[in-house]
Parts: sequence; structure tokens; C-alpha cells
Amino acid sequence: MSVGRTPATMTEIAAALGVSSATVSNALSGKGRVSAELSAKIRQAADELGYVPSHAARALRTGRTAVIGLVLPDISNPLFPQIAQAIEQAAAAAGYGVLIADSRGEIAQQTAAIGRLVERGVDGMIVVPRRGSRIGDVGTPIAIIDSPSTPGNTVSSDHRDGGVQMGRHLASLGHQKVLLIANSRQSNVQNDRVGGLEAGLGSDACCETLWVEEMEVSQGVGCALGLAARVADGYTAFAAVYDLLALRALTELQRDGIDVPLQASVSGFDDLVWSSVVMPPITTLRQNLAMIAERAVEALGGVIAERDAATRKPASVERNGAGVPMTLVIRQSTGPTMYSVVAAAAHARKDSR
Amino acid sequence: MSVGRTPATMTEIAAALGVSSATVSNALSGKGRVSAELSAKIRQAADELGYVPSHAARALRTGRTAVIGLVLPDISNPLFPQIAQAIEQAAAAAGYGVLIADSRGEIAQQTAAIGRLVERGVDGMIVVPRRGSRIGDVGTPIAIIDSPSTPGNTVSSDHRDGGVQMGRHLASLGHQKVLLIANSRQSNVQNDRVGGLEAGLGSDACCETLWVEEMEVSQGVGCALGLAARVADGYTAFAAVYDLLALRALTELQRDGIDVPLQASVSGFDDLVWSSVVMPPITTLRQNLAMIAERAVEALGGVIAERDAATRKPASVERNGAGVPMTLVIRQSTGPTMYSVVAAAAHARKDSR
DNA sequence: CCAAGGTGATTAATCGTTTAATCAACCATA
DNA sequence: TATGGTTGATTAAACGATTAATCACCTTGG
Repeated sequence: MSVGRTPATMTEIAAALGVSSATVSNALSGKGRVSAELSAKIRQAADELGYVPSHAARALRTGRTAVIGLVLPDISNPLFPQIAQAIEQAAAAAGYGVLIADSRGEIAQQTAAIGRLVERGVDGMIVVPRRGSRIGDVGTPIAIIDSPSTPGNTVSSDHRDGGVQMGRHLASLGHQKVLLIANSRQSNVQNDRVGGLEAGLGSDACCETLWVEEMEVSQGVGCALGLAARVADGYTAFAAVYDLLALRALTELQRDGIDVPLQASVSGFDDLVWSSVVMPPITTLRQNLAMIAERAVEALGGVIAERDAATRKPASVERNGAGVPMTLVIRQSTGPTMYSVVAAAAHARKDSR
Repeated sequence: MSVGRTPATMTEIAAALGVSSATVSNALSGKGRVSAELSAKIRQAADELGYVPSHAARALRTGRTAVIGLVLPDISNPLFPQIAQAIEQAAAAAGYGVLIADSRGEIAQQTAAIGRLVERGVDGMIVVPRRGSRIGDVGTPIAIIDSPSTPGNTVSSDHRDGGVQMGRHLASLGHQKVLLIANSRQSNVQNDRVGGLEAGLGSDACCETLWVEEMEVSQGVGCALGLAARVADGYTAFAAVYDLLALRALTELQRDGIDVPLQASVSGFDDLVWSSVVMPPITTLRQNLAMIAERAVEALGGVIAERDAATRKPASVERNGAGVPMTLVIRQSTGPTMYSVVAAAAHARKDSR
């Protein structure tokens, strides 16, 4: 291949064609006034010489780096890869590179990470904030991916509606007594989902929410959730607020000899990798991360454009749009309660004979 | 805060102190000859004025961007977040920013992603290659994270030794008939782990390897692995080559009413998020990703330094070091076989009376 | 007293692109 | 034939840091 060559510069192209470098710049950017024929010749020469624009020079001159930062919270979040992938793809399509910064859980680290990105001169950044934290103005355009209830330039899934969908799904299967499993009351996302679930299940359903984080302070991290007892207590479904909790519930139930979904249904959120490979595969809600990423990048691009139009205000425009819909993925971890199954079976028996 | 200010430049510092900008540069970089007192004054002024070096200008002048690229394979790999985090941390410590590039599984995408990074002028890149792919010379320093059996400038865990550790652990629990569960024969990492497991279990153990990928071509993706039948067949342990497979095995066994670890043990690799929260928590091997990342960044830094010392060869130095050790994390998914438990219980009963 | 050497600072060029300002033709209109 | 407007290209000045070359000054030794 022709790799390894010293990449040609505009000046070289200009010299090769006997024109000025300004003309080359104009031709390639399509900005100034260049005759069509010369423009074509320049483009061709650029191709032949293997011209690669110098991002550094361009950044120096224009003050824009064409790089955005991606700040992520506790990276242990298994949804992270998908978000990162989606953002990277959307950013690449919009001509941006993506610089990552991990905030390692700590809120101070989040600020530090943002600072590092700013120093590196990113044009803007997309932040998935640590739950319960607020991002201050850093003089750089920011877009936030969190929950629609977060103020600011936010884009996110419609977590509440997702909850509603799942709630309706469970209700339609006949579940009346449902345990909602969440982790932290601090999380906007989790609260939205819980709210949605309650709404979707309807007012005649009996549901309680188990906040795992609180349970763990007394019983230790990774403690059993005591779900078998709940089943004995009449609960027929466990709706977790994200798949990791769903998995925890599923395995605990199975270990205690409870059949899923025959004796109890289990559902989650986010459709993480394992959700489809465990046995039974988990019913969950998938986020449209590609769309979220696109919107985030687009929103960010908008703010960036505005900002260098009016180089006055850092202008963190509030363009909080509608939430991106989530799609329900029904698998085998949810089903009718055993009683309805039995009833239906009896019904079928009667019918068939 | 003092954010939002126009960041001061070297020229401004120089003007404020009535010295030349070259002196400021020398003082701050500690390179040229500057008197100690002037140097101190300059440093102080830099602080007060809130000097932030322009990466763009520096990059333009020196040709080095202080950014490295991180190329990842199928991003769905749940280990990815941890790798990314570790790399980011190590890179930040070494003064590098990390630009991500996702190769979305496709091998062509991998090449494209690498190309994009090169165009952006990264100083080097760290590649976690798609399994079975080889990276060509792109005229940019590269470090690879894969398996010690990969040629090139590679750093990785000692997967084989990890397998040996797990094999010994299982053997010590009395397991003689073990099913190894892997996905693809193409993967160096998986092959290393399988080899290690076989070695660790010893020659008198009976073990077979189940290649899930091959099974799925005939039975469909996500098919049952038929482990219950294996248990009936005398298998007492299932050693998966990564945690996702272990999870799949665990849930399948539990669904079929087999008690883990009483009737069968299950083990994995990588200690992914869920491994500790499922019930029972999974025995696994943890990679020392922090160390791997450090070494990768360090190795890359070395190659970069060499390259701009001798601006001749692209010099992808072969500095294939020893594998980084993995650590065995014993949890509740592995235990003695039921028979030995029964035997031990009988033994105990006899002893106590 | 002069040459040699060291020290601390400055000068000026350079990296590659962008862009405002300028200029030379050329055509059309008064 | 001047005047004015277009068109197509050039000039030259940035952007901010680095660095080789130079310079002025001071010390030291012969």
C-alpha cells in the first residue's frame, strides 16, 4: 500500500500545480471562488499525492478540533460498550473523533475528567452523568444522556414509557402482585422506570419496590434478595429496573427451585448481552441507543455551531426533546402465572374432549 | 470559577513579564537555559494567568498529538469497559488522551477504524484484534492486547496459566469428568485457556471441549447446550472459557433442576460484573487489566520514542513479554462433587460419634 | 589584556491551514 | 471611454508552541 509515505500538504499540491495554497484550500473546502476546472484538477492532484489534511494545523487555525469527549460514570455499567459504540459511530458520521474519559465512579473524578477533556480542546462533550450529580458550566458545549427528567441539554430514552410497556405486559399476563426491584433512589433513570412500571401495572395491581442498595447496607453486598419467600407470599412477577438485577433475581429464584416463568416471571431493562443467552432468556426493554447517540451528537453539533456563531455566551442551550422510545423484547422469562396456566390447561382439556 | 476565560497563551505570559516567548517555553518545559528565578516567576505568572497549553499548536510544531487510539473488536464483549477504563487510566497517567475506534466486528471495519485513527494523527494505537485477524503495518506504532501466542508487540494475560490454575482447582475438588465450554476455535485466547485447563486437570481427568459456535450452526444461536444430559452422563464440572458461557451453563443447569455446585460445578473466566451477583456467584479468573494496560501503554510509549529518535523505520519492535498472571477467584459455583460430599459427611458422622 | 568558554536570554523560522484583503482581468453600461 | 461590478486567483497575516541559531555579557586563564 501507499502507507508510510509522508502525507502531502496543501503547499505541496499548490507547488505541483503552480497555484497558491490558498486556492488549494478554497478548492478542497469549496468555500472561496475557484473555477470548476481548476478545482477538479486540484482535487485530482490531492488524490494522487495522497493528501491528508493536518488536523493539528486546522485546529490551530480554526480553534476547532473536531473531537468530542465522552464522559462515562462507573464504567462497570455493562451498558457502556453499547453507548460508546453508538456514540462513536454517530460521531464518526458527523466527522468527530471521540476522546474517552472515565470518571471512575467518584464525582470528583467526573469533574477532573471533564477538565482533562477541556484542556485537550474538545469541541464539546457528551456526558452520561454519575447518578445524582449535576454538571456545572465548563465553558464547553455539553450534551447529557440520562433521563428526560434531568434538566439541561438532555437526550435519553423514555424510561417511564418503557416502564409502562413492561407493566402492561405483565398485567396482560395476569400478574397482580409484582415486586419491583431497583437499586438506588438517587437515579433518575431508575425512578422513571419504577414510576412507569407502577403506572403500567395499573392501580388494581399490588406492587412494592425493593431498593437493593438499602437492603445491602444491612445485609451486605451481594446478599440474597429473599425472593423465594416473596413467591410464597403470593408474588408472581419480579420486574427489575435493569438486567443485572433481573439476572440476580432469576438465578436466585432458580437456585431456590422456583421455575421461571411457570411460578414467577422475571423482567429487566436494557437488553444486555447475557439477557438473551441465559436460560430462560430474559424479557426486557431495549433502548434505541443508535438514535440516542445520533441525537446527542446532533444536539451537541448544534450547540457548537451556535457557540461559534455568537462567540459570546457559552450557551448551553436547553433543547430537551422528547424521550426516545424503548422497545419491548418479549422472551421466555415472563409468562402467565401458573394458576392461569393450570386454568387454561383445564379449559383446553375440557374443550378438546 | 475562573472557567470561561480565554485561556492565556505563552506570548501573553511573555508580554506580561517583558520576556520573550521562547524563554517562557523553555522555562515551562525545562529544556533550554533559563535562570532559576526567572523560571519561577514565569511559572507563577502562568498559574495566575491560567495558562493552558494549546495542544493544537504543540501538535503542529512537534508532529506529536499526545493521543493514542484504542481499537476494539466486537464491542459487545462485556470485558470491553474494563479494558477501556484501564487503558484510559494508564494513558492519562502517561499524558496521553485516548481516542476510541470501534471495529464493529467486521474485519474491514477494523482496518477502516485504524485508518481513521491514523488520519487523525494519533501517536500510536492499542489494538484488541478481532479474533483470528492480523494487523498490518500502518506506519504508526501499535501495541496489541490479545494472547501471548500472538506475534508482534503484544501484551496480555497468561491465559494458559489461568487455565492451569482453574484446572488444578477443579481437580483438587475431585472432578474427574469435566466439560470444557468454549466458543470459537479461531480465538487464540480461548485456545490458550482450553489448553491450560486440560493441562491443569491432569492427564487422568477425562475432558471434552464443547465448541458452542459449531453447535449453534446446526442448532441455532442461543440453543440449549444439553448440559443436563452431560450430568446424567457423569460430568461433574463445566469449565467455561469466559463468564458469559459460564452464565449460560449455570442458568441452563439450574433451569433443569440441577443444583450448582452440589451436583455440578461451573467456572468461568474474566470476572465480569454479573459473576459475583448471580446465585451462586461464579468461580472465575480475574485478569489484571490495570497491569496489562500499563504495560501496553508503556510498550507503545517505547515504540513511539524509538520511532521519533530514528525517524527511519516504522519499527514495530517485537517486545513480546511474559504474560500477566491471572488470579483465581473462588466463589460458590464450584465445590466438591456430591459423592465426595456424601462421603465426607459419612466420614464426619462416623468420626463424631 | 585578549581569547576562550559559559550563561541567560532573544530572534526568527517553522509546522499546515484558513481567511481577510488585495489585485488583475474582463464584461457591461452610461 | 471612463466607471462599476464580477470573477478567479494571489498575498500575507494569523493561530501558538518549539527550537536552532545568535547575541550580549560575564568569568577565567594564559
